[in-house]
Parts: sequence; C-alpha cells; structure tokens
Amino acid sequence: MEKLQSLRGMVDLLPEQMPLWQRIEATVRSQFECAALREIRTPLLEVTELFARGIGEATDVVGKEMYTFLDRGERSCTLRPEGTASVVRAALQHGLLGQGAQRLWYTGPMFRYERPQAGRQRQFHQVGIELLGFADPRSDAEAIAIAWDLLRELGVGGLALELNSLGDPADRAAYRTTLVSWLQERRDLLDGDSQERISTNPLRVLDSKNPDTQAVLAEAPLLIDSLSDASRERFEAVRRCLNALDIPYQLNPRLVRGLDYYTHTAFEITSSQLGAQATVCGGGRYDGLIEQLGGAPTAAIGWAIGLERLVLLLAQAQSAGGFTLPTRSPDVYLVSRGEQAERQALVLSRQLRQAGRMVELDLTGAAFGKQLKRADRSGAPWAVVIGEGEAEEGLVVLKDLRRRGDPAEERLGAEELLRRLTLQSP
RNA sequence: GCGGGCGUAGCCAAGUGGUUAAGGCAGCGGCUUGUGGCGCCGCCAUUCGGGGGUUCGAGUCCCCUCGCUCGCCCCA
Repeated sequence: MEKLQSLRGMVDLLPEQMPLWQRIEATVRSQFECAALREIRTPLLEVTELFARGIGEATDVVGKEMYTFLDRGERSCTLRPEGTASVVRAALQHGLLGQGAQRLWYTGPMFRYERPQAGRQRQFHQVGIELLGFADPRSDAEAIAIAWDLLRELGVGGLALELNSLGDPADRAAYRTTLVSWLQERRDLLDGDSQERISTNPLRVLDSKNPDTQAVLAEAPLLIDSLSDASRERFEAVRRCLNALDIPYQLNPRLVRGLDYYTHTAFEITSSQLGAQATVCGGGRYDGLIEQLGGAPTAAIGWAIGLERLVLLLAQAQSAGGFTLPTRSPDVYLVSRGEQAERQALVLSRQLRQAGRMVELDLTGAAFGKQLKRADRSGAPWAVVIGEGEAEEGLVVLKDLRRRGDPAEERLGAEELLRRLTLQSP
C-alpha cells in the first residue's frame, strides 16, 4: 500500500481542531499585549552553528535531535529546535539591543528528531517570551507571572511551578568541581549514561531518572548549597517577588534543564494530567547567551510553552465542561437550481458577503431536497431559495430554517432580501 | 536508539483456521424530476497495513517489514 502520508511525528491540524488553537492564540495575543510584549518572527531555518554555539554541543537537543542538512551551497542548515537562539540572533543582527532592553514574544513550529509519544512530536509548536536586557530579580518573577497568568486565563488547572537557581558561571564551575569529584568516588554505583555524563555534562547526572542512581544521588552535594552570597541573595529576591505575587512554587534543587545557556533562575510548570511529558512551560535566565552569540554581555530571561501539550490540557478541561467553544454557522445558505438561478445565487452570495454576512452557497446543482437538507445541517438560520420560476420573476424565497413545522417562507425581491438580511441580525 | 501494545471501509467495529468479510455512523442514489429534522429501500472492503511462510484451506497461526501508539532517554 503506497498511501502518501505525513512524515513520522509531523501532524496535521484539522479544521475541527482549529477553534481550540485559535482560542489559545487569541488569548496569548491579548495577554502579551497587556504585558507590553512585542511579537517577533524569525526563520525556521538557521545556520547550524547558531544552535551548536547557543544551546551547547553537549546537550541532547544539539547532539542527537536536530534536523540538519547541507543546502545547495553546502552550508550546514538546521530547522530550529527552539526559539531563544533565533530571537537573540535576530536582536543582535538588527541592533535591537542598541535601542534598549527588549520585551519580545514569538510563536511557531519547532523541530526535534525524537521518537514521538504523548505530548511529543517532531514538529511541534511553542509560544515563548524573551526579556532581553533585564537583570533585576523582578524580571524573573514577571516572566514567570506572565506564563502563570496566561495558563490560568486559559483555564488550565492542576499546575505546579518548580523553581531552582543554577547560579552564575563561577558558582557552576565551583559546584561542578565538587560534584565531579563526589561522583568520581561513586562512579561504579551509577548507571552507564550517568557515568558518561560525569565528563560531558555532570549537572545533568542529577536529573537521572534511574532509580539506583537517584538513590546514590540522595546524598549528593546540591548546587543551591554552593551558590555565592550574591547569587543566593538574588534567588531570595526572586522568591520574595513570587510570594508577593501569590504564585505558589516548589523548590526543586534537581531541576537542571537540558539547555546549556541557563543561569540563575530555572523553572518549569508541570501538569500531572499530561502523562510522561509533564512539562507545559520551561524557561529560565540566560545571562551568558547573548555574549556567547557575539553580543555585549546582556542579562536576559525567557520561557517557552509547548502548544500541543497545552491543547491536550485544554481539551481535557473542555470535555470536563470547563468551557465551550463557539461553533460558527453560516448566516445564510443559498440554494438554487437552473442556470439563470444559479448565477443569480452566485451574485447574491457576493452581495451578502460584502455586507458582512457569512454565506454558504450550494454549488452541487443537486435536487432542492438535497440542497435543503444540507442547508439544515449547515446550522444556518436562513435559507434563500432561487428556482427557475423565481429567477424569471426576479424574486427569491426566504425560508426560516428554525421554524420547521410550518414552512415559514416569503417571496421577496432581491433588494428587499438584502435589506432584510443585512440590516437586522438574523 | 531501546522496550510494551495495536493495525479489518472516511470513522467506530464484529470476526479466535473452513465455503459469498456482520453491524453502526458518515456518504451517495431512490421512495418524493422544485423544497429541510423522521421513516423505508438500495449502493458503498475482489479484501483485512505490506511481503513471505505453514496449511487442502488464513483476517485468523509463524517470520520479516512498515505504520500508529504508550513508555525509557530527553524536553515544550
């Protein structure tokens, strides 16, 4: 069977699903506007080096999940696996940071070559914000609050905010040294992956899901305990802000995150209703990234929400009766038969649309009975019927489809019909 | 990359080695050559994801393969 189908992990969004997506997009736009964020759109394709340098060579995302290929000019190109690196690149390329700090948001598809499962696809969508040029602890709290409130506004329940501080590069370097030697001493007790990571990415060992490794790790030194006084105070300040905002959180000293660029605050918002891929929103501060990509040292914080996971949660909320999506039906369904009548219906449909009415024109040329059956199913309150007889007389029949028993219908001239259907609400 | 489950029509789905592959929804046609929720009648899988094998005989058993799905890893 040679049926053509989409590539693995690449999913279609069918018309039936769009109202939910559109609801999310509309809410995102209005919430972000209130937060004084400005939208930015960047290409889906970037030079591979951007991600290699930005996200980190040792990360899983860069190491084994990127869609990378050579273009016709032998340039290594990569479909973006996340949004931050591109946004920073664009800001630097166009000198946005020279105009002051930037409050930006973006949305669009991202690509990671992974095995699909619930809440995970190879092409997926994110919406995210990036606050570039903000170092104040309040900006951490503000960024988190924007995410938290967006999710709440959408009606997602059962969320938990997990918080950690990764400190600054010096804290991490110091901690890394202590951690590496601590891990070396217990090397034989760790799983294979973790042994590997002692040299490649020791902080990620802490994140291991291997139960035996976790048992060993219970006693491991924590990054949060080896923060400098300044970093610790900074973290305290963020926490005080979150308290002031009444945003509940849970400290998770094991929260490390898989992208190298994070510093200080790291956080995730998770839902227990999502299955194995429980993170709806992930983000943190990345004070070193902009410099690493060739800009001046600039503090920044951002996060991304996975839209497919959000859709999963909202679909649950919806079926639990949390909200209903408005279904749009045509205002008028046009039924016609006979060459002249069909042409008149075509013209009339345009006139009604120009007057702002939603109009569905039956193009099948089928018997009236069939067309009216479709008119009924379309949900339109009105049907306009033009037959050969009416066409001759220059009249149309207006039927009230909501009154089924007594066939309420009137014969009208086209002018009168337009007046009736456009001056008053149907 | 590694494990588990599944694969019968557009959708849901019966079928568990024996002759023509139930049924429902949707769709199409008719009863009703020009007037809609209902009803009745008819049509809609030369074939069970694909390939190979076992057998007198396979949707049903075996092998391979592809796809979907859930989980591991990782992340949104």
